[in-house]
Amino acid sequence: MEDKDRAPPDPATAGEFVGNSSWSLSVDDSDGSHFFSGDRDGTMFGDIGWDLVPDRIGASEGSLPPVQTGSIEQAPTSSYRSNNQSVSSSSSEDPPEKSTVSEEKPPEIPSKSKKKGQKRIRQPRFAFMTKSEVDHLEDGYRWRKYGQKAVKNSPFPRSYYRCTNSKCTVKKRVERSCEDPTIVVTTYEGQHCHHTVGFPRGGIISHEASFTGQFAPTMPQFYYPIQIPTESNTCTTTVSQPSQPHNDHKAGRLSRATTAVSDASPPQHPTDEGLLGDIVPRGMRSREERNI
DNA sequence: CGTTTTTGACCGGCGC
DNA sequence: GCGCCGGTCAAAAACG
Repeated sequence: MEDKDRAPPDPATAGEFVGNSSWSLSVDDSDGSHFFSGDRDGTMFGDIGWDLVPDRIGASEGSLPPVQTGSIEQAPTSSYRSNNQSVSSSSSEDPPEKSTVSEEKPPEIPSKSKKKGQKRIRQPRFAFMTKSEVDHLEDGYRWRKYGQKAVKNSPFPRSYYRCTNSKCTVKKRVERSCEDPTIVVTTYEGQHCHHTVGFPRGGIISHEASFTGQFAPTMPQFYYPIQIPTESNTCTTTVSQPSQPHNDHKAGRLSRATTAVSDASPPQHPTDEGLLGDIVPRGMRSREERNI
């Protein structure tokens, strides 16, 4: 089953990033995720939902800024406030056998009751806004849907997916913007501890695949400035309609645009790192690379 | 037949 | 304390 995660991405479902210059800040407190933007070509702007992950990924490397720059608020998800909870930061270095949720639950716990007393540690999250007709964008990994809930203030349900790799705890939420139904908001949580398959389009695979594949369904080719909707909070999506032809979603990814809201501190200087540099926090990247 | 999706129920956190 | 809500579980159904 492990290898199923390597199923080739389906071009038909992969979306395109939406990126561009001049982004405005948008905060989504509805779930602790934060979207923020950068300000330059291809710069990633992103969301960050470092919901109190104590020893956040890459913390050791000291490159993962706690996103609390400027007006960007820190994830308020108090529910996961784990004071000193030693979280084996689900980094890919120590494949977290469900580490995040530290399943070392008391034996008496039947089924539905998750380990009581143990607070869940949420992992860093990255959100992407994708202009797509399909909800579930292909990103190179295989996901299993484990739930769907109606979202308050939104006519569209939110779907919950989990990486099918048994050792991978990455999850993702997919929902449509209530403002613009054509926009799909995908939020990734955690990091894959395995690789994904490369993209035929060429590019992004290699040592950084696991990361890019995780946060970038498909590398952007077209960027569109948009503001992240805050769903239950503000739902104020503003999409600069791309001048791209809206092709059949089955036919090509070009019909989709994705706005990546990645985590990491405010975009520094993408420079030579290209898109990846925009999306992937330096710290995480180095980690990934080292890890591979 | 194995895997994925669907869906109602359950659980825990938060606000009032 | 209670109700709301987001997130997850798990049995059953659907699918390939």
